[in-house]
Parts: sequence; C-alpha cells; structure tokens
Amino acid sequence: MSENNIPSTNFIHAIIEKDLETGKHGGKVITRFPPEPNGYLHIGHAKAICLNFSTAQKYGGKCNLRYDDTNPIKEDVEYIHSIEEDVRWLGFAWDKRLWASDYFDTMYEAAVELIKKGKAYVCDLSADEMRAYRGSLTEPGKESPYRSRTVEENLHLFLEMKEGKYLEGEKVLRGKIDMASPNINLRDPIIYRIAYAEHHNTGEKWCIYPMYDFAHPIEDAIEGITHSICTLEFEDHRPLYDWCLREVGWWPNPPQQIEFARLNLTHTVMSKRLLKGLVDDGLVEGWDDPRMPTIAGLRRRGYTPEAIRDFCDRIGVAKSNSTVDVGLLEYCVREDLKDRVESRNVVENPIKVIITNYPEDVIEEMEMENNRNLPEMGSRMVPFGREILIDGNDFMEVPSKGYFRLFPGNEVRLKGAYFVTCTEAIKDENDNVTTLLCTYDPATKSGNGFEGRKVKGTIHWVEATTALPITIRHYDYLLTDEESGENRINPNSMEELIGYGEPNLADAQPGQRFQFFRHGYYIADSQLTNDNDKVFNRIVDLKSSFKVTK
RNA sequence: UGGGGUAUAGCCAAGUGGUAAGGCAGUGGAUUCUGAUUCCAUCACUCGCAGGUUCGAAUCCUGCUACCCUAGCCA
Repeated sequence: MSENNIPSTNFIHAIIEKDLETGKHGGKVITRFPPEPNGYLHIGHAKAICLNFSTAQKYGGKCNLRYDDTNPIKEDVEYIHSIEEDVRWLGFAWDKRLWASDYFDTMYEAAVELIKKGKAYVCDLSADEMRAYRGSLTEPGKESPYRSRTVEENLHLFLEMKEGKYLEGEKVLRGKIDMASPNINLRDPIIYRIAYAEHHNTGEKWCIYPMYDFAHPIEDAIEGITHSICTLEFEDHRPLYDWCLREVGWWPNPPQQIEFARLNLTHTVMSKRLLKGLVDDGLVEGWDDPRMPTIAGLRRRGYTPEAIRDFCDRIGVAKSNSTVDVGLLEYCVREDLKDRVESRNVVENPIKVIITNYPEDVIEEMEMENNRNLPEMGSRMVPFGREILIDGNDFMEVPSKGYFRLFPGNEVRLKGAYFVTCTEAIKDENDNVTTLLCTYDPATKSGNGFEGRKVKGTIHWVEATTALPITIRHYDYLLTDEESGENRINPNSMEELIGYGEPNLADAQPGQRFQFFRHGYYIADSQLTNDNDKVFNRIVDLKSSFKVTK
C-alpha cells in the first residue's frame, strides 16, 4: 500500500491491531466510506478514502462504499457518478454499491424496538419549542410533556407517522435518554422525522426518515463494519452511536466509532459550501477546474492517483487539527511525475535569436533525450535552424549576480545543440529587447564529446519557423492568504499565455503529461485541446526557480 | 458558562518512564547538456506554561493557558 519507504502506521492501526489480538471482531476488519451524495469529492475526502480502503487492505479486510442517503431533500443521484469515478480513479474497488436507504425497513423495526423498550417516544413539540426545551451549553434541558406517553400510544403514533397521518414537523420520534446530560446529543435526540419527499431509491414508500445519529450506527452494524472511521466533529456523537446499538440490542458485536482530524490544506478551501459558491458564481470553470481541490480538479490539473495516495500516506492520521502545506502535495506529484513523463522544449515570452554564423535555409535535426534521468525512455529528433526562440527568462540584458544564462558576451549551451555567444541585443523603440544576435561554435554540437571549454548555463529553445504556438495555462493558488475565507479568493488564480513548443507537441494527446524544459510539469488539457489549439495546464512548477539575488 | 477534544521544529508527524524517528520546507556542499533530478551534510539540550513525583519525565500527578468541536426535524 505504501508507495514509499515510510512505515505507514497510525493510531487507528494500533487500535485495530489490538482488536485483532483480543479477537474483538473475530479477526475481521471491515471499514466503510459513507459519502452523502450531495457534492463532489475533494482532497479531504481522498484522505478518508485512502484511510478506509487501505486500512482494510492492510488487514485483509474490505471497505464498503455506502451512500448515506437518509435525507431525500438534500441529496441527488447526480453526484454518484462523479463519486464513484473519483474513488475508482484513486485506485480503490468495492463489492457493490450500497445505500443506507436499503436498510430503512430494519431501521424502522429498530425504532419500534426502542419504543417497545420504553427508550423512544413520539414528541409533538414544534422545532422552536424543542430548541427551547433543549436548554443550552450550560443549562440542562427540560423534559418534553410528551415524554411520558405509554408504549402503546407511542407505537400507535409512530405507525401513524409512517402512514402519513401527520404533517412535516408535526411529530418526531425521540430517543428517551437524559434531558440534563452535559452532552447535548443525549438530550432526547430526534431519531425519525417526517418528510414528504420523493426518495431516489425508495420513492414514496416512506414519509418518515431516520436521522444520521440513529441511522449511521445501524447501517454500520448491518454491514458488519468493525471500525467506523469518521472525523473529529462526531466525537460528541459517539455516546449516542453506542447508545443506539446497545439499546436496540440486536448486534452482539457492535462497530466501534473512531475519529480522526479532517484535512486542511494551505491556500485553498475544503468547505463544500465555498467550493460550490465558486462554481455557482462562475469564478471557476466548474467542479473540475484545475484550481479546485476536488479530485476531479486535481485530475484535470494532471495529478496522478499515485501522487494523491502517496500524499495521504505522508500526512499521517492523527487527532489534532492541522493544516498541511500544499507544498507537500506538490512534492508528491513531482516525485511521481519525474520518472514517468517525457521532456519537451517550450518557451514562454519568447525572444528571437538569430545565429549569425549559421547557414540560412538549413534545418538540422537534433537528437534530444526524452528524460534525462531515464535513458530507456529514448530520444526524439527536433529541428534546429538559424533562427530560434528562447525563453524570456533565459536572457538578461544586465545580468544580476549569480545569473549564468544568456546575457551579452556570455556563452551558454543550447540544450541538445550548440554553444552560442550573445553578441548583440536589438531593442525596439520602447527599449524592449526583441532580437538577440548570437554566434555558434560548430565544434560544440551536442553529443560529439566536445570538452574544449565548459559553460555554466544550458537553456532551451525551439526553431522559429517550425515552432508550434500553444496556450499555456498557469495556475496560482485559490486563496492568496493562508487563512481561509470567502474574501480571499485569488482573482488572478489563472494566467493564460502564448508559448511556443517544438513541432512534435502537435501530437500531444489530451491527458498526456510532459515536463516542459525548465518550466515544470504540464498536461494537455482534455477539455480544451483540439487540433488547432493546444492547451496545456501547468500541474506544478519545478522545485525551485532561479533566485535573482543570491 | 457546560461537555468533548488537541497541544512535539516553519508545516505534517512518531513517541505510551530510560535520555526527541521520519517526511515536506530551509540551509551548506558535490555531481549535472534542465538553477531540475541525484548525492552528502545540516536542521528541537527539548516536547503549550508552571510546579510536583522519580536515579531518570514529551510520557505519571497537580494547577494553568491556547485553540478546535458542540445548543439542525443536516450529515
């Protein structure tokens, strides 16, 4: 499971290993990933997915994919396609699609069981009244006047609720626990509410739906989940989770809820509400916009599932709230991509270079290695001629200290070609450098073993007459500030610029990744690329760029 | 103001009474036809704070502090 040498272990593994030793769950490990189908998955979900699926794998168990569809008003099957695509893309598989709603019958029977045991009652308080009766953080609640209804009356009323005899909000079923509990979740929590809504799975069969706190432990128990892993905010709900299973009493080996800290990343937001806002307000192209921290966005951005799994492995699992530096995510994708993509020459902000002593009307084919570190990836031929384009960043008219690329009088290697020396910089009326005049040394042709002299800089280039114009999209972070918030959305989070690439880039397939020489890693956009317009999305920069002052 | 959690380097994170793992970031250096990669070195006398117990404490005890969650008929 681990893609690196880091021993991937955490406090949850420790709990499981102890349970395995004591035989608590009969040596079984069954986990689950239970999304509510109400939005796209993001990198935070990836942490939960990796945790649940790989923990199950690690101990020879299994992980269920189950939709927590207990609230028909909020959910939409529209999302299940993207959820499953994303989980599958991350590299995980599940037996079959499970729905919490498939257990509605059992849940109903479990509620009846509670009523029979005197542990649940039908309450007629309105939502406002109930809030008032609940008390506050510091004050105990008051018992509902309906709390003392008889079992027979509750059974009858609950049946009528189910039969649709009451309006939404008119009645609810509540657990009878303790209105004075310091844990507000235990102050007679609502277990079933009335909702006249069409459910995607059960249609109009039900007009009462179980609440999460009641439904979830039962879903887990029915599936034989051994370890129910969820996020920290459910810590206070655990006593209720345990109460439900204990009081219903049908499962001798109830699952154990374990909480961990959800993922936060610098420079972005994980809140579904905020992400949806970006989509709805048109600030991004959609849920799969490459700037989005969604799985779909990261995929389109060019991230690999391997990189994301590696990331989830490296960040660890603990209980302290933390914000992981997005630099670690970037490291993971660089680490994965460096050994699997080919390099291509691409220049941005091009400057034309005329090699004055190179013959006109001659195009040479230069052999370029596809991956400097992996000779087995072979090489390709790239045209070279008298006029070439170099990257705007590779020339400085007045070099700063430590700059060793091109400047007047300096000699550099053109990657895969010759040494050239800049003899003159030609400027336009605005004092901008437009063309460089250089001379080349035929003796220095790449690959001929020239050792006469060394040069400190190597720059890339594309031959001017055959250069392929391309569109390069550079992405910045979603947030300019590390503290997340609505007003910090970076308005300049995408920069689109014209670049020129070597001609064979015309064959780039959508989704194909490259390292653009010196620029970082890019992917041919699967949605925007067509024969006439190649668009490449920046996945991530090279680790460090040149620092002007050293 | 009740209850529940969490505090170990710039960011994550191991560690459960025997003298602070690892990763990212950073720094210095070597190699380099990518200022990438690779390699080597370096990076917490101290674990939120203050006391205490102990031969010995990040780990145990006491008292503080900070931050997070919690008063949906959401999940």
